[in-house]
Amino acid sequence: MTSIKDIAKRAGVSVSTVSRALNNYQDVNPQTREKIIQLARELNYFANAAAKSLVQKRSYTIGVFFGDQMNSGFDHPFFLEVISAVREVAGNAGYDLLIFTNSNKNRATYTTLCRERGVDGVFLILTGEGKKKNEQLVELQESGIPCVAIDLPLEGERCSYVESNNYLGAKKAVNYLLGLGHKKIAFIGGDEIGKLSFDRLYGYKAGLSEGGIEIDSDLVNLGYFSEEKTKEATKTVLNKHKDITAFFVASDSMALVVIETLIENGYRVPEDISVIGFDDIKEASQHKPALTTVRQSKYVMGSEAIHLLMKIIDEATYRPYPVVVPCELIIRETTAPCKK
Amino acid sequence: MTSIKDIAKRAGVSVSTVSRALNNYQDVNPQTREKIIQLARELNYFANAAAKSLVQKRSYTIGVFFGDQMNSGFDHPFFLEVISAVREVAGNAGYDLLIFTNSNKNRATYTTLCRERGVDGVFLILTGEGKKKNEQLVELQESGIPCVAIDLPLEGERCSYVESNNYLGAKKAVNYLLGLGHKKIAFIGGDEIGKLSFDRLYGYKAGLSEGGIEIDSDLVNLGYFSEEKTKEATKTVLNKHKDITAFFVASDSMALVVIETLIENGYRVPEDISVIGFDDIKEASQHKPALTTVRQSKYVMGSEAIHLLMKIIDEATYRPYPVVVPCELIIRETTAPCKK
DNA sequence: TAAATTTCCGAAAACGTTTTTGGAATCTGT
DNA sequence: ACAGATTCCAAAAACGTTTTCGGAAATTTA
Repeated sequence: MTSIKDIAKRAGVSVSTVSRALNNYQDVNPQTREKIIQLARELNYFANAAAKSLVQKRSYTIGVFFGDQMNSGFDHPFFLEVISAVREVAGNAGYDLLIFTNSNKNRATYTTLCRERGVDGVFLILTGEGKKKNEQLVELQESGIPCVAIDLPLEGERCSYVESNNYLGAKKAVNYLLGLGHKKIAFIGGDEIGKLSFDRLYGYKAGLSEGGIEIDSDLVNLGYFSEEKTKEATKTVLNKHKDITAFFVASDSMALVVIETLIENGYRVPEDISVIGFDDIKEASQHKPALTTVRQSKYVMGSEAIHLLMKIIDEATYRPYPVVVPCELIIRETTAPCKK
Repeated sequence: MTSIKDIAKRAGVSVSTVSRALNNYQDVNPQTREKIIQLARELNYFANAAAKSLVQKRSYTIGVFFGDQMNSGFDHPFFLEVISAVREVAGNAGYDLLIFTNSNKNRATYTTLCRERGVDGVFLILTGEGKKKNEQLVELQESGIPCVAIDLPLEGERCSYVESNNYLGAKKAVNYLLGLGHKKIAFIGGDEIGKLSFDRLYGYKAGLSEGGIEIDSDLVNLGYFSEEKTKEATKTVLNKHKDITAFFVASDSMALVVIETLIENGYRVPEDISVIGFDDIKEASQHKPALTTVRQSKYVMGSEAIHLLMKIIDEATYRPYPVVVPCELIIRETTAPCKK
């Protein structure tokens, strides 16, 4: 490994001059600089990031936590697309991404892990269980480490989050169903702990209310983003309400299960019952019939999140606020006018 | 940030003693050690990774390159599952993952990027264009940096790769088709540059030969893993050979396109024509009808790859060899006995 | 031409660790 | 009680940078 010393020796100057030359300081003779740059190229020199970060206290690295604390894997519903955006824009700004593996050997917290690695900021994209606000999250929030989360209401001096407009998205779905003439609309929600689940439920209720429909709490059931629970919830609704004509489901993956269950029970989609999902995952458009759904702009979310994070990193005085990304209703084949 | 110095001061010992105490050296008095550990806990101390890696020349970080050089994104067909395995086993061994963003600002190569960040090893999972062996790959291969790739035949002192047994997998598919009585079996391949594509083609040919069927090069077409090209290739076959009864396709995503095209042209799957894919991506099982395919064990591939990499890192004398993971034929609904 | 200014560069400290070396203190055996 | 062995620890160098400070040389100004 060729170091700054090697260059200094060859160029006949001091290491400090080499450093200044390579970092575009102004107080260095153009010819000297040229010689040094030339030498650096020849010797295939690249600065040692560890040494740099040691003195600068800047690593040009963004830490990423995802999945839950149990290290269960890359199972966020749209982890891929979000992280892809993050990677792209962070990359253009000169950052690399450090994926924490949560090695369970040492029981370090988010905060200590970040400090240990010296990341400039941290990006959180957690699933289910991770979303319970726990001490670790609070610690991180108060640590002063710049941090941005997806779908997880973090707020602090240097903390913020990005989410979809789940409330309005849900309302759009319900409005559309109402416009098709549906009156008995069941809701299969997520869980009781996530803000996201709450907002979608709230949007559902608001949509119905504004449409002049009374809310029947029997029509609201939770699927917990799990296949079995969703199936169960669907059956519960079906048994109690033979006259149901539409389902609004809080995630596409659950919506697909709902459709499956419906078909197993002899219903046709959308002829007998309409179904709307949420997320617009890949499978939604590939499914037969293609799923009508509320699309989350995953790329936009990722991009907004990382821009936000970089702003927090760069501007010491910036006081961040949450970013709410609009949703779009994507009409496909699982919705039809109500016949009853 | 509390450093080793703070602890030393408080404990009334030297920094070297603190370091030795914390790193389980034997020549330190049990009581001293206890006091130091206690203090470290109280002060919430964690070692600065940069400083550590500077002196140790070990970062406990594994670099990850994925996508092509154009920074096109996380588009490897099963990036997620492989990287999930990598993360899990690397995490248990104490490594974090550094995702290189290929910031195109500086035109650094794989090798310099790795040296700069001081990663202990590097993991490559590239798509299409990245697979052309280029100078960067050669440089990396010869750099002495431990490195393991997926589906990319890297070989060197400290380099290796993991792949599926594409040859045998393809043969299994053809054998199965032959067993169902099919004699006219078309092949939609990938491209001309990947070893993977070559092996699958070779397996197809071997399968036919062993079954006593003459190979008709008209039946072999490439889809280049693209929707349009695949559609085109399918139509070409269909036009020339009205009597075709089965397609073996080199990837699931292409197989799905083939099926779509078949249906558009009035064929039924599997009643008129059987189709077998390759990969077993998520959509394969969810498709109606569910796709018969050759499954690649993605988790196993990732796990084997990272184990291999860690072995190369740890054992200076270890001369690595490629790991070939078996494929499994998953019989679903797109294959049926030949009626002709 | 002397003084003032500017241009350019080197020395050295600092970042937070690990690791080598040597030595003081204690312990062991005789 | 003395030599030798053992136990424990401190000092210091090293890793590869950046950055501050000051100063010599060159240039400008008066």
